[in-house]
Amino acid sequence: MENKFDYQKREQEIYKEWEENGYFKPRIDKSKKPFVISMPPPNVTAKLHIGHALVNTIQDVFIRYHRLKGEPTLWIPGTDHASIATEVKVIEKLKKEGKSKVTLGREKFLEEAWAWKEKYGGEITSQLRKLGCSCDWSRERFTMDEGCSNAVLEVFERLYHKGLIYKGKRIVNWCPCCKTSISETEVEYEEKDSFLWHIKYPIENSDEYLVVATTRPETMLGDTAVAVNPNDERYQKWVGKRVLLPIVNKYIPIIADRYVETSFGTGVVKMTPAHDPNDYEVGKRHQLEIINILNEDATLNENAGKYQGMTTLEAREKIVEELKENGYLVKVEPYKHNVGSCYRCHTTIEPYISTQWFVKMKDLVKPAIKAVKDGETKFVPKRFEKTYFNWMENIEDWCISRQLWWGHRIPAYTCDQCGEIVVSKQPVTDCKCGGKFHQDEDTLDTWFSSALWPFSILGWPEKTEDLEYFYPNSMLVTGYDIITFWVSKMIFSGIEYMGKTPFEHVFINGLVRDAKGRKMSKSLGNGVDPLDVIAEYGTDALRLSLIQNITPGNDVRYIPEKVEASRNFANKLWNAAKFVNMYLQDLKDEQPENLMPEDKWILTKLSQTVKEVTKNMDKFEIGIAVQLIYDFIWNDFCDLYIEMVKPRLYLKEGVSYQSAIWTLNETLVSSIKLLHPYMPFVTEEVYQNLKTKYSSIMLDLWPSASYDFKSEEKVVDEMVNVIRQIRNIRASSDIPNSKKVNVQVVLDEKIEEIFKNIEEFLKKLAYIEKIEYIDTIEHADKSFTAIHSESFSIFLDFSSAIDIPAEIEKLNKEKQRIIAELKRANGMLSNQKFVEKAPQKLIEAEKEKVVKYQELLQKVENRLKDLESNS
RNA sequence: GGGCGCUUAGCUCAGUUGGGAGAGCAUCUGCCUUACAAGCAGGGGGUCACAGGUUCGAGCCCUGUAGUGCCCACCA
Repeated sequence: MENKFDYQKREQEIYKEWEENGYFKPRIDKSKKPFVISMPPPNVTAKLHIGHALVNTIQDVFIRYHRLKGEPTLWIPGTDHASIATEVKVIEKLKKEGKSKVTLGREKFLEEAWAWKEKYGGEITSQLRKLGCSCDWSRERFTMDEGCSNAVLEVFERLYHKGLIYKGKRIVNWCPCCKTSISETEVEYEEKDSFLWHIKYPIENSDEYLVVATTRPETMLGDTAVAVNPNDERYQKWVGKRVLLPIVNKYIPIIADRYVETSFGTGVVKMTPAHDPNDYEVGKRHQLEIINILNEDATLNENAGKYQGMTTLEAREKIVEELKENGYLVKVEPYKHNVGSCYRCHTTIEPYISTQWFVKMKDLVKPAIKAVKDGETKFVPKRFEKTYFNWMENIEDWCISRQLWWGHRIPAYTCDQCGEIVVSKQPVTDCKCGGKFHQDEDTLDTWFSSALWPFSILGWPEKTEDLEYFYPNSMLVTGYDIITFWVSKMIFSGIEYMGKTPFEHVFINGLVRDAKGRKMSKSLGNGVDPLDVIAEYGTDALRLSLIQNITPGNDVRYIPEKVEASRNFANKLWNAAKFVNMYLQDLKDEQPENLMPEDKWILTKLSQTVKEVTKNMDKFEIGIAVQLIYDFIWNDFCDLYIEMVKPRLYLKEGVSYQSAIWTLNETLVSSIKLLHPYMPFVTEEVYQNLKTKYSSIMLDLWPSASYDFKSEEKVVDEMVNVIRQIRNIRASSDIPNSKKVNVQVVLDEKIEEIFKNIEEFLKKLAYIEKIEYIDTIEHADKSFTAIHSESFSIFLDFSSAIDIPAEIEKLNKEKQRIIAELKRANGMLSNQKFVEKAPQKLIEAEKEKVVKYQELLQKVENRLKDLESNS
């Protein structure tokens, strides 16, 4: 057997085996509650990045854990069409080929987009397989497949007929590059250096003028008023009069509105209802004219007169120049302000008035807020509920139409003669009036379909068996960055259409950052391809490194050394298994009757680990859970237990030998089952190489925690501690392990049997030649080095090798430590308030410590006396 | 402007109802001991950001300060 797990070869073979045997499909049992996760569908825009590796590893860990616990477990995979993101990518690709969206036409463009989806969707599913994700591929879905599309149309129709979808004119965030409106959540704000231009607006029939300050002077072409605060004494007299709009040379009214802040700028604001959301609202209140000055690509339109055709920036320059020449420019001051840009293409967004479709949110959101308040859906960690409430309680209507082709086309049809609008799942063509219906050109926001994901992928609106059994989902795993985008929408949708919130728990994971803590991004070039990591270290190593020591909701840093350490752990396990395997041909089916103390010790530790891991998994503390397993396997099992039983294994026969290999097998099998959710491949390979009843670890069950041998556990723990002290003395006194020593032992009769049964490993691990039992410590050889433990004392014959002055120094240190401990404990006990208020258990513990340390102090002092008299 | 985090060993991070500070990596020392040098044994290294407070007792709870990160809002 090799010294290393051949992950490059075996991981993919094992995965194939699992998939072909149908192990990822739920074993449906109507009497049991299923465990269900709907995978957040990755966008088909590109390959998966390391963040996807984290999210999907976490899901797979929970899925495998619950599957091992015998629950019917389902994880449904899928991908998202990601309308705007994909459309942008396809346009880029076409551009490289010298083609364009417009010349291609809608139909041909969609063919290109579907081809893109096939390519990247396929890459993504292949990557998920490489990550070891045990999702049910027979149920794989896509947000634009037939079923999901049907669900989308159904929802649109229902909401429309309920009066919750309406068409309206609104200022929307317009991306001139993608040529579509984008929702508020898709705008990224960034502080940029700019200027505040102060411009004179002369008052009609007067020599006076008002000064307005603006960051976008070009929008003055669309000004239809200037506004002041009604309480602003400086300007009250002018309200109702008109000012001359420079350049445009027309008169516009001076109005009063509360929106204007007296203290900012000059207290006078130009009103551009077509290009500023606030101005639009003011405009509605005062019935102002709305003049749109922009084309879809953010160049100026015919309303801009001589500036027509320029970009906003070009026009800005020219207009400022013209204002200056004509004496309208009062001053220009540098100014920092936030500029919104499209989160996909980072083009500066322009507020733009247009007709869009909206969903009324207020009523939909109410029960969704309640569901989280009532704990029907719980966020892990809880603090993210605040993000959710904050968003939901201040919700605005949702702009759902996008001027894109890639997506679900809005099922609304308008008659070209009478203008009647019909919303219908089924296409309509002929109007009663004799006219023809035309379908709305727009598609729906990509989140409109993903909002339905937890139930549309189970077959909704059909009443399928899957929907009946697997809804609601048990949990959702996702990043905190899309709580508002997505999680909130799924919750209100689930309640609206299914009558139940879609998941019991929302597990929020952090983002994966680079080693310096920066977000991974294309522009920084610090992204990590999970496939590269897998090729170098293996999937198991990547998975473990991503979740070891993480805590829900906190960011993770990707550090290559961590992956290396994880790979080393996989190797450690592999070699431990290899070692155990050398003896398993002699393993008998029945549990041997006589287990040795160290066997009982490791089995007890194992059971404690099982309990703790289970507890933490159920609390979603996967970082702690996996750390417990890691420590148990490496420290308790490999470094201690295996070393303890080696002498028995070398016997090759007998009761002691049998119980050793039985315990080794039992512990190893349980360990790999515990570890399997985190490192599925190496554990499966190890499992299949053992003498086990089943063909795959995936058909096995989570270990029970039935061992509890308290006495043995305590004595062996003490022994481990003493061995450590002996090794320490050897190391610091330069006594090689090859120089074996004789020892004398004094022990409580209560533990005599246990102690005598662990002689062998004590001898091996502490390099002891001969053990002599004596009755009291007074009879121990005075020249021997003493080590005292709670239930026994050991005296080692280092006489010829030990450096007596050094030994004295050390003992003095030890004495000081004990005195300090006694002082601390006595201090606590003499504190009356402590004795009154502290828990009884703690007080008893402190009292016991005092007794114990007094005994130890006695022993150390005696030893010091002996040494001093000898030197 | 509003909200939410974070600050613990040289580095990356754990620390679960408040009860003697932990891991991995790095570092130092000694080991090719027949599972594993991707390893074994041992060591060093921390005023738990700072200042107050509550408590018998605070890394943990409260208040404030500083640094740092994110989210929301956007006053032209």
